[in-house]
Amino acid sequence: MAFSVATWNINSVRLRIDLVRHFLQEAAPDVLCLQETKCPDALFPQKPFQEAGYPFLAFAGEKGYNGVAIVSRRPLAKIDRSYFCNREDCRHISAEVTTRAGPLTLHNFYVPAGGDEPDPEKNWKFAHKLAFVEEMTAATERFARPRTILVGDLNIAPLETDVWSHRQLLKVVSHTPVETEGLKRLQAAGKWVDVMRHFVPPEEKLYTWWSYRSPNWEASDRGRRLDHIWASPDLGERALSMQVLKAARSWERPSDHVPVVATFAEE
DNA sequence: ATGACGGATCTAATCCGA
Repeated sequence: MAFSVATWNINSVRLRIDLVRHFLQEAAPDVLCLQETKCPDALFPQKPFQEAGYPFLAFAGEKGYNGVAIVSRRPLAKIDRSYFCNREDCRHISAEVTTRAGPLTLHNFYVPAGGDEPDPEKNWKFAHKLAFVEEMTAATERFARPRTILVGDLNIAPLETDVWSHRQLLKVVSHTPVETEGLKRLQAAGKWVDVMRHFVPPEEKLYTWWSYRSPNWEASDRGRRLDHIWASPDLGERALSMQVLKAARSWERPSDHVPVVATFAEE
């Protein structure tokens, strides 16, 4: 038996609830982690998930911005949230999922985008993003434990092949050296296995996001890998497969991010 | 040629994403 987890920046869970249902039916992951739900908790669409066979829900949202959720067909326990940079802005939620091999901890993150100007002196959003990743690194002991999976929209494309043009994006927020180095420090601090790159060699391009502004996103293919699935070393060894659902970018009124799914051996 | 878009909100124009 295998355990599968998906991550997807949905860019409004209410607007795209039908796309989410379609995805759940098609990919049937055990757990789906959503970011940018843009939905206050009182308005979270619980019923559609229950009807789709995913009755176990954990969500933390706010009006208009941010928001994370864990949607599961297996029971969730120890639902928890963490705050970073002294803000209660719904960028993290975690839960324990029961598997045949015992409980497994899931962390779902939405790292700040960082604004336009990659200068923390001039742009507080960029400073916030760098501080957020630093705080995640400092909190290693809290997050990096055995039987743990960390997923989410980390809003940083760490490798040269995680963007359509390394050279042209060096000064573009999401791929600047100060960001990619920060993310690599975070990964090293937690000994996290980059599950996507476990299956796709670093020489190969790999994206999860294509801008809405490109009129022909597929032909121009100017993507970035902003979404990630990381696993603790013990689980990294048990990774069985990984899939980027690029087709979802062509669905009707799509998110600009596509789902990523990984499966792990359960025993 | 990183915007030619798209979502949410105090429905009109503004903020935000990355």
